[in-house]
Amino acid sequence: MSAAPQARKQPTQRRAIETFAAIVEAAARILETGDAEALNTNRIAERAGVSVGTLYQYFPDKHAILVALIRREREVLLSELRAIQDGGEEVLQQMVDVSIRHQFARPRLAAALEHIEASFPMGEEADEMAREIASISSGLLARRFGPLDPTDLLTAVIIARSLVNAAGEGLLPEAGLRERVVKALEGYLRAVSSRD
Amino acid sequence: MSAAPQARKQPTQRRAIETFAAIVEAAARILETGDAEALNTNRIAERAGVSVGTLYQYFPDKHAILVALIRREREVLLSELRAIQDGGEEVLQQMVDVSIRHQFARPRLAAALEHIEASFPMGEEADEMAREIASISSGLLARRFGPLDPTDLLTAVIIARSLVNAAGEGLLPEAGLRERVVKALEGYLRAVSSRD
DNA sequence: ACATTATCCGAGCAATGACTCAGTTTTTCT
DNA sequence: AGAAAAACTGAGTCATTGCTCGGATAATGT
Repeated sequence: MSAAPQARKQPTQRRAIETFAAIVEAAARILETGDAEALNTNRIAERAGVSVGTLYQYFPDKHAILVALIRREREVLLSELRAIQDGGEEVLQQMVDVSIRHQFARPRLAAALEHIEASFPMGEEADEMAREIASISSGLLARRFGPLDPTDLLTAVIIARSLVNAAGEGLLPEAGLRERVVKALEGYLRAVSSRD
Repeated sequence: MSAAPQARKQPTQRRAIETFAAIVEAAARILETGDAEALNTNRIAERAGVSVGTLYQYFPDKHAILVALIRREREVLLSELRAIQDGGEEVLQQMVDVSIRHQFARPRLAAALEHIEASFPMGEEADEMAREIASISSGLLARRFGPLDPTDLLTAVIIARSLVNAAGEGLLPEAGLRERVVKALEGYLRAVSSRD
């Protein structure tokens, strides 16, 4: 029955808001190093240009910093996905484009967060965002391929993610990635859907 | 120019060989716990029923234990894949079956190693095994779908792995997994290959 | 100007964990 | 049996790291 780690102070003055953001960004920068071992609170504070004490004024523990970072990233992705929700024809390609752009904006960071997300519980709010991302993605796919079994939808999302991630980590070439993802999705979903 | 961590003593007596194996298996058991933080050398030694000193007689450092564990797992997968290389008709299904069986033999362990592999360099020998696994898989796919672009082959392998892993982590139901993977691979590879 | 609140500092504590070493026990060899 | 080699022990060392706390500095309100 350990209590969920309480948020600390929320920053009100401009200076404090910048400090908060600097800490989160410092964590991101360290993760981009690739050396996950180097992610400790002392180093985060140093890279953020603040002291450890300050850090702990806004984050109850180390974990909370990661949660904030993941929230920050998911918010970007979510708003981009929402934007194409009421888009026009080629929803599938647009959706793939958004994922690719998101992944390649900061590929090393995206890859690092991928692993972190898998190994920690991220808290109710972040989970809710993940659910919404999955739900929007599924909705877009359904619009293109008609009503589908939820498991098939999920399968498609997993395929898309794995390919984009692999490319982000350098395993697959970025060139032609979009076409490849679209082909894979169409191949699977056509085999599974009734219409078209 | 840090030297690669040297292997220490290789066990020659029966007792020592069992000790070595017990240490590797202890690491595996701890990883299956899901609590990656709990993987420390003191705990590994304790679970293996030996002292820390003994542990360090066979492994130069903690990292080496994980390398040994990953080698152990890859060896199993490799020999199973090699076995079907000269198999009969349904090579694709056989290959998918092997992957699925491997993943579901110890799903939590497989998932944990997945993340570890991604975040550490695993050394020349283990890398070689990974390359061979990929190469055999590609060969099997090529036999079924004809000569293909290497990137397309790799794409197919990634798709298969991601689906099997997702199921291993409980995201996707195990029921019907094989059919799903086969469908995804066929969908993509048919779209990409010329024949059939 | 003065008080009050917000923000920040950073030495240092307590816990943890990777790894060593001096000595003991077990096995092997002759 | 006796000696040498191999295997094992576990308390202890040293470095790292998450986090606290007492006090300093800056912003805000009157």
